[in-house]
Amino acid sequence: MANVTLIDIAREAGVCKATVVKVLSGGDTNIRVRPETAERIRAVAARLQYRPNLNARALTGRSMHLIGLLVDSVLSYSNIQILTTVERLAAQHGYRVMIAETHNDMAGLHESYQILLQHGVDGVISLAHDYPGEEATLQRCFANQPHLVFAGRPSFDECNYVDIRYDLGIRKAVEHLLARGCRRPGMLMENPIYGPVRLQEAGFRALVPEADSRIRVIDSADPGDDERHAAAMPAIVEEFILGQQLDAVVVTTDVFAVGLLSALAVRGLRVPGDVAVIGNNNERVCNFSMPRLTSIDENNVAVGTALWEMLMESVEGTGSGFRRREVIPQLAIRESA
Amino acid sequence: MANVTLIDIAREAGVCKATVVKVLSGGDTNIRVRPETAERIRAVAARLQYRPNLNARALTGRSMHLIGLLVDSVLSYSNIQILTTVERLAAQHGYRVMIAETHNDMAGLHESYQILLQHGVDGVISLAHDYPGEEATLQRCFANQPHLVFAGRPSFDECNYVDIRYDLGIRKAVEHLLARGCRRPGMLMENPIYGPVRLQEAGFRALVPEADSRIRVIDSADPGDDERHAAAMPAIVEEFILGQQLDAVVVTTDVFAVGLLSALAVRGLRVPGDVAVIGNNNERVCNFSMPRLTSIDENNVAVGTALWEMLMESVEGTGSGFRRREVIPQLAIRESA
DNA sequence: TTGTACGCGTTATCAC
DNA sequence: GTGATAACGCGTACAA
Repeated sequence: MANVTLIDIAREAGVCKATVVKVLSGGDTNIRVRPETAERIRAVAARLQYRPNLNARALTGRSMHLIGLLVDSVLSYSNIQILTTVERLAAQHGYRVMIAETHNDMAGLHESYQILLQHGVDGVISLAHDYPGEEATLQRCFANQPHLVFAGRPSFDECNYVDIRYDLGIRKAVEHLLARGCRRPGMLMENPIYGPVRLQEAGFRALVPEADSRIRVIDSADPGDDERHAAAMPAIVEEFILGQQLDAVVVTTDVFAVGLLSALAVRGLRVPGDVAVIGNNNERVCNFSMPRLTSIDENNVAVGTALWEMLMESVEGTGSGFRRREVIPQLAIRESA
Repeated sequence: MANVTLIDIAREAGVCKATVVKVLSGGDTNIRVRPETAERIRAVAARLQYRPNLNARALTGRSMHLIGLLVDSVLSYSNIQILTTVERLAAQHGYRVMIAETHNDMAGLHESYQILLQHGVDGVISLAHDYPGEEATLQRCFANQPHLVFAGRPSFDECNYVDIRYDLGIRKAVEHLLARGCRRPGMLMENPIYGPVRLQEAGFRALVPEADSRIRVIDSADPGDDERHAAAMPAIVEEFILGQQLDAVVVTTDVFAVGLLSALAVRGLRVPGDVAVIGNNNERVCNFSMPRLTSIDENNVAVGTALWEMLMESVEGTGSGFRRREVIPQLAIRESA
């Protein structure tokens, strides 16, 4: 059961290592091996189920065909979609993905990044660099890393990143509401300590001048708070929607939007007749709510694809300088708005 | 930018490699290095930001602190929860996770497994071995692998696995319905080509003798079919629920259950008064539907934990023989049943 | 055409 | 206490 090595093959086939290499993995140097010898070597390799040791191979400077992925310990719905997209593309190109989870702080993130490098990854994608108040540390640790790509714009420019325009997603939603004749749209959003939420808020404020009274925050620090949030929906309908006389709401999480639909129905308000509702993420449930939920699709497949492509470009080293791309969310229009 | 190696440290500190190793990574051999020398070496290492090359380290037989995870190209909700749980535990124990996606066939799965081994992983967890009709191949490729753990019972015994009792999950749901006085429970389930669904079906049939007329299959081969499935819900209410005079339904996917709730409301049927509904997966949306959805919680955190612990046991080689554990789903009781 | 020798970075075993 | 030296498995010049 001990791993069969190059030498085992060579001994078994009665040749030396170099010949085996030429037949099995070489390729680049002119392959001048007698066909019958080559065939014999291949037969032995197959019989012994030879598998080259990738760590030894990496030691000689060859690519591991491996990329690293920095993720936060709590994977959001969006990040899961990005992760699966990147993983799929990597697999299609013969790459593996090594995940490094980080523990909610900058130090842990940098440590994880370093460990990925120690493993000899070809490049790294970061989905977990949004640590409010640590922008300076982030820049010090991660600026000028050629084989690193960020999902979401970080606070500095010397890097590769995919700019996810959360602000434009909200803008599209609000514009859609206004075009449908809504006069007083509001927004129900999560705690704006994180970059994406702040961008969403900015997108809303850009179109709604009197935004202060039109925004309500659902503080969902703990992911297990859903029960409490669901219980709070009737109060949100009374105080926020009826209180502010809103005729439309953009909700930054689909499940909250579904909860809002339920509370509106209980209160006897019609959607979209009395109040239009737009969710965010375009999760599966949007098709099954009543009415079916219009939702912002953050286009995470496009994000994942852009991340992968940028990483490959930087790994293959075509051209220099840092790269950036932009992904703009789309509106998946259904019945609720 | 070329990686700084052990030799660089040794040269800079004016000692030889062995001394550096004893100070920086050794630990096991009695540390007989003069304190001032040790301090000097540590200082140089810190200044040069030395990071040992893990591939070279692996070559000498030491653990990579790395585990492999075999996943299917389409990650189910359950598998995502298992993945994140395993990843979290691994990170807590200083391990990394390498993901290998497989392309829906046995050959690809085995190839992915082999590549993980080539990378020198300490062990492998498989979430993707459910290929109907390929049981013999599965056994041939994966039986008697000491450092491999399956999530879900495979078709043979010479392996480590966590037995996820999908059947008992359904049983608990049906028992709950019967205890509440339901007389004619039905089941809305996905295509029973996969093991988990077949187990669910078995669990249902064990309690419901006349199951044939009480089961309806939603064929969700394509994940993008939700729109069609949502549109079919009214017909399911008419033909299946009213047609079979059911007073309760267990639905094997929460989003379908939410769609059913919507269709029942449109038809003027009360939940749980006229028809009780139980979903499956205990997704976030269960808290936000109306009524809030009772759902089977497959206890994926327990599954992930069991997988991790079994893998660590087999890696650390305590005792011999194959291990198995059982995880039983729980019922998360809310309003709909 | 095939074989030899060396380097990759680390660890372990001996001498000193 | 410290310094040579030999593995580990593979790739690659270069020599035969």
